[in-house]
Amino acid sequence: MTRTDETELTKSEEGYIETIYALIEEHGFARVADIAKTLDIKPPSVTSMLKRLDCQNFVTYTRYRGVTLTTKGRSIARRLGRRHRALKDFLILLGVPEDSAETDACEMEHKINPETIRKISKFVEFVQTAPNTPPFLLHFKKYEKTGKRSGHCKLKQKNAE
Amino acid sequence: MTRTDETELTKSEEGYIETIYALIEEHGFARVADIAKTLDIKPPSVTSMLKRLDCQNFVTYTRYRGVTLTTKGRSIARRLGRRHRALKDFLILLGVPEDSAETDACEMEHKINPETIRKISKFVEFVQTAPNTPPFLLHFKKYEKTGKRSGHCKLKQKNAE
DNA sequence: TAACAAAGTTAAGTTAAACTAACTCTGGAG
DNA sequence: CTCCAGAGTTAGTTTAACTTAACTTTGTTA
Repeated sequence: MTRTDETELTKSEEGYIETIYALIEEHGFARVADIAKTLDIKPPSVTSMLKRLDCQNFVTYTRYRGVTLTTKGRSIARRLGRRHRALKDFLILLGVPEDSAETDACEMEHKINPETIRKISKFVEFVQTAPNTPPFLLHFKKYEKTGKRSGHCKLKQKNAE
Repeated sequence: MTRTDETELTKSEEGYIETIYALIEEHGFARVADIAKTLDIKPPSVTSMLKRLDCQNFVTYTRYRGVTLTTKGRSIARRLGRRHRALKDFLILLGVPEDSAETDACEMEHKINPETIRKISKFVEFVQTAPNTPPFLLHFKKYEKTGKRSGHCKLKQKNAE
């Protein structure tokens, strides 16, 4: 149960690992040009990062031939993927449009306390496993649009300011 | 109504502006040493950033004499402050402890879509202006601890998997 | 099978953001 | 007034992450 895995990744390294994982999932391989396009950078940046990730044993990289993830790299990628999905789902839950949710999750997912991520995940799970759309979400959406709060369940509203 | 203000700030510049604002609020002035201590960096880094922020007209900086925020700088600082508070309050709402909420908000607040921030703010407001602690929050906390969902308001729970 | 286009790489340079070591101001005590 | 401790600054490096320009490989096709 010992975490051998006290790995300190930069934001940028995390982005590469996630991208490589996603491309392999989708196409079976990750080409330099595709990584570059996905991350909106130029190919030489990819090459130099691949060398770094290889040195750190996150990927196996051979010049001109390609990249694969190591076991270590794959396990990190999966963890990052869960993190990303938690944040994205959460934002969607609040009504953030899918494409904003995607890019915002990318920005948020780096360096955030794992326990915080866990709480957000849990909240998403709480909502998603509910038998129906929870009333408070509907109430929130109404509040956002109209500014009006729908009283419900006969709560006494006397403590309101 | 024209936004003259298409200002592109780096994450780091934002941090300095926020810190300077907070220190001035608290002490009436912002010393290099205090900025350095707050951001956990060394004084020479502060000096060079102050020059940059002065060039961009966010602060007025005179060697050996001190820094003040310009009108532009102050308005940005206040916007950043609101952003920070929204995120922090939101995390606290989910049950993240105050000090984690503080540091995580710092990480999250940079580069996130303003509309996303606005939605999060609105959600916090929605909860905070409620006449009582909203039931779903209590339910969520229970769910987090026990894994059990408290049925309420006589919802039919038949659609559950 | 030769050659060529596209994919990938190397080399050299840029920018942001930090650092250390060595310097200069500034204001207060004697 | 002088001088000196501590606050602030300059100069010179470092590292991460990117760039452009020029080169090398590879596989495909005529």
